[in-house]
Amino acid sequence: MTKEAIAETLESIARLLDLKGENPFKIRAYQQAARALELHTGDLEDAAAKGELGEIEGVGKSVAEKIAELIQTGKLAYFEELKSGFPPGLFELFGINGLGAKKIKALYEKLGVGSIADLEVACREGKVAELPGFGDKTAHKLLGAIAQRQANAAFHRLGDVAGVAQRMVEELRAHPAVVRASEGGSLRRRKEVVRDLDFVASTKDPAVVGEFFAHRPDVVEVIAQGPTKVAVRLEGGVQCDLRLVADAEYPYALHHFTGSREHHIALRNRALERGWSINEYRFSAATGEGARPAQPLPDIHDEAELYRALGMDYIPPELRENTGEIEAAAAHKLPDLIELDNLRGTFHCHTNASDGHNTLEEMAEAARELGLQYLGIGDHSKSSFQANGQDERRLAEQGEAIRALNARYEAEGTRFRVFAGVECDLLKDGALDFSDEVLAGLDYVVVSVHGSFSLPEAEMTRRLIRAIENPYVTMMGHLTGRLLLERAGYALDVPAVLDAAAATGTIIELNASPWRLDMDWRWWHLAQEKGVKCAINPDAHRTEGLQDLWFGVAQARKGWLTRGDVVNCLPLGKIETVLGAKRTALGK
DNA sequence: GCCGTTTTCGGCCCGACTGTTTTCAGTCG
Repeated sequence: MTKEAIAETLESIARLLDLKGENPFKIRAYQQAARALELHTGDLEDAAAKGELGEIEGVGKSVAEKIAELIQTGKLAYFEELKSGFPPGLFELFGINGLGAKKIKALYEKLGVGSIADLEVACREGKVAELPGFGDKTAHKLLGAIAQRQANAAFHRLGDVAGVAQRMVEELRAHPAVVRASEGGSLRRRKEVVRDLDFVASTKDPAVVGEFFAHRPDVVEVIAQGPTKVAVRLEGGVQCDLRLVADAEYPYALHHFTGSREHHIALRNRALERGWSINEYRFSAATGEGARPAQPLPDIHDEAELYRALGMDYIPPELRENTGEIEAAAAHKLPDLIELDNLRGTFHCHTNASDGHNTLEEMAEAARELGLQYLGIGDHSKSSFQANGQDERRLAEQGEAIRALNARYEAEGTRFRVFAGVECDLLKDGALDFSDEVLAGLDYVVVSVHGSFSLPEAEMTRRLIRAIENPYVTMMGHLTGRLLLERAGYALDVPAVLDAAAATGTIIELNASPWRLDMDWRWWHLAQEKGVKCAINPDAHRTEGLQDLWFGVAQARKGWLTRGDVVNCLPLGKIETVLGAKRTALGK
């Protein structure tokens, strides 16, 4: 049973307990345990075998026993019993905006509503509006939410919303009544997918700014509009929330609405140690039983000062997931995160020799215009016939063209180089699409899986490790093959693959395409600890695709990576050594 | 159900908005 499946089971238990009206803190305990598992990078089966599950923060004796039962038997008696009390369709009702456990419980007990389809019928027949605590407006909103859910998935890829979000921030900042403005929420933390877009602005005239926001031309629905909060829906379905505060409150509000929730809770506890309570507006002296005597309240003008007041270094938004950043900031040991302009080049780009849109020269020029010193071409290999993969002959011809282009740059005195490479298919059994002799003629090789996605985890892991052990394989492309919001990655033992990469000096790609962002940011901190190097590659299929490096850098930052962890921060003259390191070590 | 310099009991983050109420419950973030 996978870690994700176990976490999902715990989430489901939390929902069922909620429906039963259980103690909210018990519910939260299951949710926290599920989240702890999602962030856990160790081997669960191993921990279960050693009886160490309870050592995971947020997993106690009871949950540890349940996880062990799931791992050993693939089932959990407690969960099965809970489930038997409710119809299976009840779960999907949690996906409807405006419905929580209490309302779902009432709908189920009073009207027998056990699915979204039931709910729609009950709303249309007027039964929902008659329930105590419900009304006409609620019934209407639920119908709207059902339609909304059917029209749009609950999440949006970061790449699909980053542009509009940036424009909205710029417009807010340009508004005369706005003092400061920023994006917030998971968008500011650069999560790979976001549910809605959060914005925070400071102003002396919240009503005017709120009106401005609610009347943007691309707004199709005003969901809520109060004196401090406006929520709208844009064309395309994405919801945008704007919080309006006085400028003195801005650092607190920005921080609060950037989250994450878990980061916040941990930070509040630090404030309490100083006798302070923190909310989205200010620090205040903590009150209540057992509150410590408050230290003098600090004067805060920005987020950096807020962290400083709590004895910590400034924590970049990408790190605010409560995965160790609080402790690191308190110990002044936060990593110096990579920045976009640290990149000196990039790899894994396509040309019209396979399935790209632009020529070799056009891709190289686009990379030069971005200020890069080198570009690695990696067109598809012959087995990817659907992507016009190149055979040995065409690959050799492309190599000639690249040598000619490099010669021209040299003659012109242009300090720019194109590296000849390939995105070599990894065949089902772990063999490569080209012989070692062919690969030896290239500057670098990126290996990717483009077929046979459904192998069992152990077999898939062996398949990748076999490629990693090949001395000519420089880096592994989009490691899990996921397509965000479309296709989950294939089953893979990522830590085992990272171990193999570390042992052989094989680079792992951080594929910067907003559809992939693969390997996932949650694994990079572990990779860093194991000494695995990263290459941030755009997998560009046209010149504009090079811009996706921005997303890759954002994910690398989320994964705690520094410029020292990312090989394409190395300048021309040094990167060649890294590309050849595996062959050199093995005497090839 | 978890956790512990408040350690085996008693806390556990907290404010805004909506709709249904006539003082508040539910949901959301």
